[in-house]
Amino acid sequence: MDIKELKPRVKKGLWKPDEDMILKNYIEAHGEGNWASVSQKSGLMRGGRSCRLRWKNYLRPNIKRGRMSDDEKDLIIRLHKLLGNRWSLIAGRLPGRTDNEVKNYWNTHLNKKNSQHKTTTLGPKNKKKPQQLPTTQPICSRNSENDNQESHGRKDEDITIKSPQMEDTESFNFDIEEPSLLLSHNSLFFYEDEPFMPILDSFLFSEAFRSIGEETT
DNA sequence: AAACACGTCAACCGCTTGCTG
DNA sequence: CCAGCAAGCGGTTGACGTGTT
Repeated sequence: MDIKELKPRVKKGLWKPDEDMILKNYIEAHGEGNWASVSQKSGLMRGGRSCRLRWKNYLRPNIKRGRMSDDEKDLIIRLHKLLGNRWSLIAGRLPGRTDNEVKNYWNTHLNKKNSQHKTTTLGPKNKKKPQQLPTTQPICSRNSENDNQESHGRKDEDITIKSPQMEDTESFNFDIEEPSLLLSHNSLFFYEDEPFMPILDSFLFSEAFRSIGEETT
């Protein structure tokens, strides 16, 4: 007998409005947390992780849906330059937006846009769905010795200076390999030539730095 | 009108981290 | 210190909608 058959069947796929209602009502009544029991006690035939994701990404109050504003686009681009694919950190700076939404938006809109000038030179064959980028690393240089907690499973013990998509971001006039952008002695980086610096507000900048600093300590 | 190609995004999966006993 | 579990994160997949031929 297959052990899987002993497990309660877990429903997958898109959530239906009635399932949303059940989950929302349950969490409003009992609060977040302990997602395994949420899925059981609410009567939803969903896994705990699925419930958590649905709540976090769609049902939670104050979730902002719909098109990204120009400000938000701009912020995503700049934060991505600072933080790399740290979607949760980036989303944390965009009120009402979720990491999943930011990630999707980057992959479908901004990432494509950034590499557009390249694809146009490659001919019509490249009209096909753009390749998902390989796992990308934050562009900051790091000391590998004090960074092993950071990897978050990305098996990136080796220090990555330049993330793959950065090769597609010539439009930003950005080159991490330029010596002045890197502090030689530690994990932080410095944008002397950051073209968007006048726009980047100090709060955001300090917050971004703080995030990186926390990770490297 | 039908078939196909492509774009978008919700959801899942694998993995790591953090907490608890 | 260690094991087990829940939560969180980022990458990837696949369904669906829309545009094009």
